[in-house]
Amino acid sequence: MNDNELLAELLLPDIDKTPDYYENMYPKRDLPEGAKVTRIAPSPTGYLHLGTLFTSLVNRITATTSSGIFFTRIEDTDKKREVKGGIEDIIEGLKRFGITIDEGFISGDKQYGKYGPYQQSNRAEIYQTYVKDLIKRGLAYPCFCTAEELDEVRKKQESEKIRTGYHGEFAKHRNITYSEAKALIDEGKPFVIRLRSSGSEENRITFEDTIKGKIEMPENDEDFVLLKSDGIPTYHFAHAIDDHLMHTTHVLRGDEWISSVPKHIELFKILGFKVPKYGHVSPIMKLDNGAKRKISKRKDPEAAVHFFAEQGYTAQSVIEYLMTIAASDFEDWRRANPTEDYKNFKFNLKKMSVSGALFDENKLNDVSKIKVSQMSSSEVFDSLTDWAKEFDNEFYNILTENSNFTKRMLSIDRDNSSKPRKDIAKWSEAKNYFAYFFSSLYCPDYTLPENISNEDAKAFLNNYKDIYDESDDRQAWFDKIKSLCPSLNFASETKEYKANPDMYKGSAGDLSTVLRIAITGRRNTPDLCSIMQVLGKEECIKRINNTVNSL
RNA sequence: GGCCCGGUGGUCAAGAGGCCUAAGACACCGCCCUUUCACGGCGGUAACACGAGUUCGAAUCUCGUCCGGGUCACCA
Repeated sequence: MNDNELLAELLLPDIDKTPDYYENMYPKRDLPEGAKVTRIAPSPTGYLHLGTLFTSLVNRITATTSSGIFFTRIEDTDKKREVKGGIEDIIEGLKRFGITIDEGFISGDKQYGKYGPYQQSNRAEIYQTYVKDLIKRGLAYPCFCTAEELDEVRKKQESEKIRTGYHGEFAKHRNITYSEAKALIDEGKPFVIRLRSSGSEENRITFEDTIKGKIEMPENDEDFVLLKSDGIPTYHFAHAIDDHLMHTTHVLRGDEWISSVPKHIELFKILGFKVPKYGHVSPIMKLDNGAKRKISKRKDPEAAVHFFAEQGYTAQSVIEYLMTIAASDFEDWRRANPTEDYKNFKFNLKKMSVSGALFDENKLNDVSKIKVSQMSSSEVFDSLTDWAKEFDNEFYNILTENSNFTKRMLSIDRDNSSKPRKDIAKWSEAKNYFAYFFSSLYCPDYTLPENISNEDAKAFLNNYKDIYDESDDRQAWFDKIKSLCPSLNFASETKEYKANPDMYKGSAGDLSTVLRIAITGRRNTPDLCSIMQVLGKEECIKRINNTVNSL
């Protein structure tokens, strides 16, 4: 055995397999030509983040449009930052948003697929096998520097304005010999395994980012850490090994990774792996005191996907909005295909924005209103009550006390309507929006429009309640309002009123407003005729009387 | 600070040297339609960061400046 082989045995004595073993174990995928294999590799350090959802969506739809595979892999190599229930929150979150998972973690504790395990903490032996091989080949070595030593070096570099990092002359253990290493290990000194980089700052590498285009950077020359002192790999190394063994074709990830690409490329090269295609997606930003910045888990409630559920945005609405950010041509497609599943959209990474989009609540609301307006009343009922059950129990009880009534309420201007209302963006708005349907929530405002006197309103209401007939259709209903116009000197036709505004006190429209105020306590509601039918004659008359008494 | 990436209306964006007097969407404003609200229709306000070059011609190519973002860990 030569020194490198001796060193490898010394450092990783328990590893008895070789890379070939794993190469054979995870053969090439049997997929049609052009199929893209993508993945999301979250670390369970918190809750599902908007950015993770966004990246997942991009990965998912890239796989879908190419008849490929989208899998999940848990990057739990940082045990210190791990959060309990983190895996579950992320996976279940993705599922709730309709991001289907072909392979990997398909629930908080279940994984599926032939390329596993899909959790890095269970792959230690695989990583170590490859590291051992690298050591034998003289491409990796142990480093015994302590955190303090490293810190000192960095400070020195900073004060001397030298590029920081473990490279060149600063790579203290780069040329460590077998016997030196053995002595240190015999002393019980902890160590990490570093790459013996053969790169140089002077050399440039270029790669074609599938989203950002051509990118040129200095080659990596840092002897970065492959294996931490606990034997677990760093992200960089795990990425190379896993995405090779799992045959990922497209690594689509947040663009904070761009600066690490030279490291990754070097790794793939020395390991003899084919470099995957990289695509770096820009972060979703937020305006903070006039400055654009990446949406932050800590500061921004909308960073956690949970926020949207709480607000009562449907999963579909959020996805739809994300799609408008992800693909500049999505909205055009949507206009041409208003009801088609977004999954049928021909997604193209090239159409992604290279700079980060500001999160736009207005746009989300608009997109969401359209989605909600396309739902049937029973879909709305289910979604709304599901939401209320979780986030507003009082409202849930009100809604479900008489489901039939609630469903009839929800179908106004909706089912069979040629022009459904675009009025609700999120369920948290619904309580106030529908308040006048429920006596416990009803809180009327009887303020009349300026051009109508209390006397006229009372006279109209008193006459109207005698002729109101629940069975009238919309035309008959309105004709009755019109029939009361002449005696009060209101124009029964809007056109007539507009032509001679001085001759009348107002129009039939104004009297309708009076009725609307009497029935709903507000001036802005859906079709009044339907509302009155849902409320029932008795309730309507009662409300009219109450109004007359309080005017 | 080094290294990357970016900069078209308030926001998202189209735009690949002449089709740009710069599209579309959201938001905002006005008008029309209308029993209210909405929907819909029509219209409006509003942008190529700045400066040099290259060119007959630049939002588009080059350079510089400025501004914004990302990254420089035994975190991902």
